[in-house]
Amino acid sequence: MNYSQAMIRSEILKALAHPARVLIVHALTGGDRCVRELNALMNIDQSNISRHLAVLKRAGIIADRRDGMRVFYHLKAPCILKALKCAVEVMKNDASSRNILLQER
Amino acid sequence: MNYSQAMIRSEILKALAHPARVLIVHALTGGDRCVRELNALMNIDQSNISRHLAVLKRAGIIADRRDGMRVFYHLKAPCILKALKCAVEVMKNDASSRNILLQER
DNA sequence: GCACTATATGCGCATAAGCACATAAGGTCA
DNA sequence: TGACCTTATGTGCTTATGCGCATATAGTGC
Repeated sequence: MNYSQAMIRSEILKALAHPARVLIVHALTGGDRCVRELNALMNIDQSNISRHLAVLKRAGIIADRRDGMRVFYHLKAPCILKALKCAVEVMKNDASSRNILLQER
Repeated sequence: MNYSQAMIRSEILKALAHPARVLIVHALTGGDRCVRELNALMNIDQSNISRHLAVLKRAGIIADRRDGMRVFYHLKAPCILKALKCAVEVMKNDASSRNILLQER
């Protein structure tokens, strides 16, 4: 694998690497959601939700569809769930160092 | 899922979200490697390799083992490969927007 | 047109991440 | 011990991210 391939992969991972975006992706596994619904679901400023959605869209992870005033978002790449599950596995396999990590921030 | 769970997951994803670290993980799928070998493999300053390794170790993705002067690193969580494969799938499913992404930087 | 709802974006600021360079720390072997 | 090899870390700097706030853009319906 060369560096530019690695760059593309890291772009996608980077798009997922934010707690709010993890929450958004998780919420979208339950079906399409519009910005307002996501906003109600988590305690984050609407403008930031929009920005996080833009990041995920830009990475090709989600897509949008307008319906009247609202814009609904849905997952484009179901494999994303595997990536998130992987994170959970790492967490389980490594409870001790994880605690350290949590302590330090 | 709550915010702190999402934070833990995002920490792990963040650890993977850098081209150099993607390359490192990829290299480690071929077996243990010491810092010098990784350094020879990719064209990155040794001090940065060490730092990237520290990030991955801190996230519980890799572990190290000293052998004489050298420190060998190995993958701790094989599921990481699924996360990387996912990135590839997104890339394939979304070649067009990916091109845009590449153009813009 | 106007008022209203929903979503996106511009801007300034604070903080985090990444880098290159120098150097410290840990280990080997003559 | 001293010369050497390998890996980690301190420092200063630049750039990227994320945030809140205000405001723009888009659509609906009176």
